[in-house]
Amino acid sequence: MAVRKRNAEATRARILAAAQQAFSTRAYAEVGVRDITALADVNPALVSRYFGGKLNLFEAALDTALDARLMTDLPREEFGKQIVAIFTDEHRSQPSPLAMLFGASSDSAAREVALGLLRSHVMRPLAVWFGGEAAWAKAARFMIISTGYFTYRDQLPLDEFAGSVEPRLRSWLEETFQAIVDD
Amino acid sequence: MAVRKRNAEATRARILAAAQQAFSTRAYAEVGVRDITALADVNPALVSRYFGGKLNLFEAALDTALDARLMTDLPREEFGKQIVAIFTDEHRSQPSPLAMLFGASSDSAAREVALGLLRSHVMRPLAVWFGGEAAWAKAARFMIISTGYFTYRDQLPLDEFAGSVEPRLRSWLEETFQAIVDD
DNA sequence: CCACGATGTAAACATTCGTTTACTTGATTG
DNA sequence: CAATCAAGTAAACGAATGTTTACATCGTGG
Repeated sequence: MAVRKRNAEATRARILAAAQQAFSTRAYAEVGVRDITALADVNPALVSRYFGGKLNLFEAALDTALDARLMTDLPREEFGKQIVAIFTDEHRSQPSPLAMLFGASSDSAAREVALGLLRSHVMRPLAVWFGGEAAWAKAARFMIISTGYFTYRDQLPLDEFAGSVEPRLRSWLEETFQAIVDD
Repeated sequence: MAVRKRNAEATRARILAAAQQAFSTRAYAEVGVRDITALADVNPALVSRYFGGKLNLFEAALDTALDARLMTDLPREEFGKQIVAIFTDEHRSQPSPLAMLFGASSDSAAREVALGLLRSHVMRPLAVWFGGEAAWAKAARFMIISTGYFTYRDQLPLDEFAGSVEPRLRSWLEETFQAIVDD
């Protein structure tokens, strides 16, 4: 590790950022503590010291990254177009929170953490924003499509989902997302 | 283990059946060889002997279970209704092949296996059956919705997906699946 | 400037995993 | 009935995991 000025807060932040990057690229179970700390250029023991363990680090990383305003701040009349633009943005710099979420499904402890944050940070705000008596069903529709899309983009990467999205598929995604708002 | 007549073929079949059940309930990485063999009431060493290891067992289990005819044998005019009936069948006895598929996403080796079988056993037959120039985009639409649905039924189980499906969500699923055929 | 606490490190620990090895048991065949 | 080889078992192995421990070192306040 390169010499660096000692700074607990900065080191904690380095670990958190590395965790977000790692967990959004690979599944929770597939990312080792040593992978994260190597990425952060930091000693593995510091994960336990600063976060109390891998699971708590995952929760902190997911909690920090999840923000439903990314979706509920969009104009309703262009919801479909813009959400697809966000999801398919090839130049996105920040890690994908949803990918972190779905990558947690293979570990029972991480799954519990992820489910809690999924409800409180995504589905509830979305349902409120959609409104009406079908609010929850609409939130479920959103989650189903998003999850399916991210699965084949990040978790089970099919070649066809890499790079730019096929036009017909893109149109369908836009229409199907927009229909959630319009229905 | 209970005394049982020695029979290599039967033992192999027991292991395969146990693997299908286990892998369709929990993710690949979460299922241990010892879990499977305990379920099959068989010695752990036999997995390596009969299948050459956990990964090959997974491939055999998935390969045996995946059969696109489950979908392509349905009447086109009722595709949506019937596919949803199959997916939401609470009394289903046999393990869900698609759940096995998605559970593989957290292990890089299993992911490669699953991707290969997904293409050859599901997407290609589906695309052929859908036909037309949008065949692949249609197959992708099918996979996105299916995957999203199964994720919240099996992998990240949301309470709302347990038991019977909420009527509005069910209608949407039926219509969205049917639209793939009709478009 | 020196001591002390915060920060970082290296190593080992306990556990779990898939797999292999050496061995025992049992069914079949001549 | 006995011999032989397939079938099954128990135990241990080596690697990888998250975490803890004991120690080193840096920065700072008195």
